[in-house]
Amino acid sequence: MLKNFAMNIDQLLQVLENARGYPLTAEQENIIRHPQGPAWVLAGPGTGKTEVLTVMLLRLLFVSNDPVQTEQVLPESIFVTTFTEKAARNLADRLADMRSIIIDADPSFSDIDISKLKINTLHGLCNDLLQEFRAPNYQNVRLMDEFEQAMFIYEHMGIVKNPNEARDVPFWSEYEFLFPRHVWQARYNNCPRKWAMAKALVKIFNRLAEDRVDISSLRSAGDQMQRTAELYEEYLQALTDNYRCDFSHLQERFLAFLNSPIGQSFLGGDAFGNGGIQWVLVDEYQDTNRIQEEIYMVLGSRGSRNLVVVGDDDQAMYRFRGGSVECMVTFDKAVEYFMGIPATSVQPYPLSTNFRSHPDIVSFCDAFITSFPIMGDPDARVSGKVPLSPGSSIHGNYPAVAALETQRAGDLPERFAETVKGLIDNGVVADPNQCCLLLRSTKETPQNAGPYVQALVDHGLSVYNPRNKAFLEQQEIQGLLGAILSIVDHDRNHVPRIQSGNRAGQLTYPIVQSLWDTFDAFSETNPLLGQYVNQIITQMNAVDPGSYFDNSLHEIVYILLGIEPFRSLLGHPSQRQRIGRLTHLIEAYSSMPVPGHPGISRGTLRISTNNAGEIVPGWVRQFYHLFIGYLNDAGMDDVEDDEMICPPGMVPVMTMHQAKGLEFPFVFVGHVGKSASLSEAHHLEDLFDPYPSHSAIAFNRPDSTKRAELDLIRQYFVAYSRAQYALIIMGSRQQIRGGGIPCGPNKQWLRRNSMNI
DNA sequence: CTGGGTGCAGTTTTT
DNA sequence: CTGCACCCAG
Repeated sequence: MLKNFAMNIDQLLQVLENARGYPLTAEQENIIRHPQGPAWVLAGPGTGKTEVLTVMLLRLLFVSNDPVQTEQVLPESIFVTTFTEKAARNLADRLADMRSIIIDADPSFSDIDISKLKINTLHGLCNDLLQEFRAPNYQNVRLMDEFEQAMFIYEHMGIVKNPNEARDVPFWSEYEFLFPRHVWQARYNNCPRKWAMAKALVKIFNRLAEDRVDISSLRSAGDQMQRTAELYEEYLQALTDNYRCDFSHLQERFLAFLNSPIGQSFLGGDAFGNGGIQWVLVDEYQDTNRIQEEIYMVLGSRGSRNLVVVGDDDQAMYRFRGGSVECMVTFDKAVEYFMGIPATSVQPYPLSTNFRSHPDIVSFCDAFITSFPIMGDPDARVSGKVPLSPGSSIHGNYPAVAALETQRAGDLPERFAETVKGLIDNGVVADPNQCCLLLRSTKETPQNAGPYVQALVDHGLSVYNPRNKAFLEQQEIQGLLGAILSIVDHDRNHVPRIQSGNRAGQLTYPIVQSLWDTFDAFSETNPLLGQYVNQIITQMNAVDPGSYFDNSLHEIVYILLGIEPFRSLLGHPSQRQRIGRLTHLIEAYSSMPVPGHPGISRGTLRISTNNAGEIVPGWVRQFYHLFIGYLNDAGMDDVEDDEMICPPGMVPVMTMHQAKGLEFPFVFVGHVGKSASLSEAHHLEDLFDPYPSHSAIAFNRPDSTKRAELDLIRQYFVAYSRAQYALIIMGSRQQIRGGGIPCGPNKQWLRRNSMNI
């Protein structure tokens, strides 16, 4: 490849500075000039982490003839992962923008094809590469989402299908923390009910893979750990036999691929005419887990071991889905173990200048995170971390950190809504979308976001709350499900009803009533829909008892989608997206293989021998309990507009998880009365930590009580650090003064560190 | 204004 | 089991 013009790092930085009007900071530039080998970037909130990653990519792609980098790196040799698909798109977009700045400066760079970069979530790249290289353990394999995985376990694990009190109660008791109290019932042989068992096994199996638990030492441990190992192997076998894989084991298969001969040649780049993998960049490394850590270590072990991890151990908030902040904290030790480079030579690169927030907010956040004594415990936080320093142009002598205190917690929503209304009416904020409310949950129930949303509405404000779990409330979803129910159970003979107690006879899943009602309303305005449903029922009546119906469940759904009103609804983007999600779920349910019946899947409909024209009752009951039951308690969120953070004119209500990576001029944080409690993840870590695959780098984690506290501190640190101009922490008198974790390490801490409003 | 005792009500986050 | 309102003593 001939180049008219070679760009060194100085020139690259100059081009970018000219176009954007400001230079990188010294600590950002240090990272860009990282020569080679592992880099451990500790990026505080609002310190330009994505910016640095983007410029780093530009350097790799465009720079040559520089002491730090002699030649350009091929785009296909760079492996970049982010935590979400949205973040990956975001990074790719920024890269494209900056690339055009460079090409404006010198058009000869336009032949560098950045579309060849391997940039996606780790799951996405694992799936793509296993397919591209036709990995033997991933041929014709169906990748299951969480719903399919739970259903697969329900259908294929003997322990779920045939519960046995004597044998299974001791097993489930070991995992008691995975079940809500009410699922333990005498009428299920004192075992949890089936759906709960399947969901528990999902969590156990995923954790075994993601934590790299050593299965043979688990087996040797005897008792229920031995049983766990046996069940796990039964599950792995069922996956193989049925050509299926789940998200956690996708990573395991990818790791096995990397260690295989084809994988090694993919990494080394000699066999396929590409340059192999030369650089690995990982964003949000604090939310990575053990198997991902190992994948990155193997990926980065070729050549100069160019593995750049970027993250903030203080912002880890995904332990519940397997994230181990300890991977970020002990990166240096993992590098030493996997790559043979001394831990002491892995230099941390701090990113500590915060460009987001008012200086008072920056110092508040820094004080908050550092003043808890347990932050100094081993594996809690990277030691010697540089404090955050203010670097934004936001200034002014006003209460940037304020506590909004009421006598009773119930009065907070009203005070909150008044305050927001005041800010808007007085022109302090230009648009309602500059005031963000952050809560632990945005479900619109009385305990959660409900009263806050109501108070805003009462003050004439509209609310943007995309994750309010309202998927099942949507008309098109209810109508389609209602139509399906009207076909598979047209006489409503098999609807599950509560058996005993004062609610005997009522629907087990009350949502079913609205599904019927919506379907009735649909078929009233669209007579063809009712006619079609009746036509199917007539066809079923014509089938010989005991025979199969011509159309499977998902075929029936596809036909329904061709009829009004569904046909027209598919023309609207958000309706289309929702219906797409439902048809995907139906398709997953329908295509689930049935053990012992090769060629038959869940969606195959058979006509009952006893009741002519009806589908076999067992199937219908299973459909209610497995499918409707799942939708009912999965709490499905409505679809979200991907690009839009919050539309103008509306007040955003978000979870702290949703707000990660975002910023808002005014941030209100509620639900500060929560105290730390052990989650499923903490318990599972306690159970499986004694059986590490790599004992030399076993974590020295704080005990689970402390981990729960640390996790809560980090969650609120994320929330507080979203604020640009003002942070308002809302709580009752007792919450603000009482010294629960969200309000600081001790009583009165928040009052001393904020202004009261 | 602070802190502690008592008695009632009610269970989240997600590639 | 635990958060929260309320009450009362200092």
